[in-house]
Amino acid sequence: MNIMTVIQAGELLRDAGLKRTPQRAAVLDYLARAGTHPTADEVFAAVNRRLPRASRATVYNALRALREAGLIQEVRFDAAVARYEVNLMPHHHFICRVCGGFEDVAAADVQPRVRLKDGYQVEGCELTVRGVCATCGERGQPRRARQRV
Amino acid sequence: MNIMTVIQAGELLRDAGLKRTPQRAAVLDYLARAGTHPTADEVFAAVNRRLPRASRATVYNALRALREAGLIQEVRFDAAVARYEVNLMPHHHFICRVCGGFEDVAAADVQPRVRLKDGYQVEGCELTVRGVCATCGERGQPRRARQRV
DNA sequence: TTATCTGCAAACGCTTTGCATCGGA
DNA sequence: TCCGATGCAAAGCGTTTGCAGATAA
Repeated sequence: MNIMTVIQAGELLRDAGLKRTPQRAAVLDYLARAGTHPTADEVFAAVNRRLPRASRATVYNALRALREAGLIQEVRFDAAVARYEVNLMPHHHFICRVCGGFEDVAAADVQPRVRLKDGYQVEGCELTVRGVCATCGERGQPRRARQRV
Repeated sequence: MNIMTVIQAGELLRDAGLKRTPQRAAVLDYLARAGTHPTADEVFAAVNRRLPRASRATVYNALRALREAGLIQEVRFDAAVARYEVNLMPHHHFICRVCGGFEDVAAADVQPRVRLKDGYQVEGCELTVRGVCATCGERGQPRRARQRV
C-alpha cells in the first residue's frame, strides 16, 4: 500500500479508538506516502507544511498514540533518533555500511529459523542485514553519504 | 569468555591502539564480567565504585573509543538508551514481550537465509527475536517486569 | 616529552510533560 | 457537553564537547 486516503486514515484511527484529528491524519498520511523511514522531525516538517500551526509536541504525541495503537512502527537502527514507518507487510531492514542508507527487505526474502530454549515462545523477529548496497558496491566509495531514509 | 583479566584488557587496548587507562580497563572488565547488556549509566556506576573519581564523561568517552575500536558493541533494542556488550561470538538477541528482559541467542541457533537484490553484498545480520520467555510463559503474567539487562 | 586521556561543567539534541485552550464525537 | 487532543513553553534525559590539568607510553 502506498496511498492512504483521508478516509482510510480516519477509519484506521477510529478503529484504534483514537479521535480523528487533522494532525494525526496528516502524520499517518505522510508516513503512508513516504516510502522511507522519516524521523519525528521530518514528520513534523511535513505536517507543519500542511498545518502551519501544528506543533512538535503534537506530532510527538501523535506518533506515540499511533505507535501504541499499532498503526505505525518505530525503528531505531543504530541511532538514538527514532524513525517511523506505517505497519504494512512484515519486513526487515538492510543498512548499507558505506552510505548508511536504509532499505526494506521483504519478509519473504528472509527465512530465519530460530531455535530457542524450551519454554520460549517466538512471536516474531526483526532482522537487520548489514552490507553494501548495489550503488556503493559499484563505485567503491560514495561521493557523499546517502541520506538515511 | 566470562573472565577478562586486567592483563587481557591491557592487551586488547594496546592492540586497538588505545592507551591503557585504569578507567578503560575498568569499563572493559565490567562489561566482560557482566553477562548482561548494561547501560552507560550502569557502567558508570560500576566503574565509579572502583574508581570513585571517574566521571560520566570519561565512561562515555571510553565506551565510544572501545566501540570504535571494535572491542565492544552497542545495542539499542527498542529504547533510546544505548546498551553495551563485549564482542564475543556473533550472536542475536531475544526480547521477552512480557517482562522486557533481553537475552543472547547463539548465532548457531539461527540460520537466516537472506536473498537481496542483485549487487547487494551481505556482510552480516542481527536478528531480534520477540516472544515470551520461559519464566513469563509459565506464570502468565509476571508479578513485576523483569529488569532489562 | 608529548600526544592522549581525564574530570568537570556546560551545552546539545531528541523527546516528554504541565497546563490552558480547543475541538471532535 | 465533555473527554481527549492541541499548542506553547519549559523541563527531562542521555550523550557530547570544550578546556585545563593529569598521565601513559
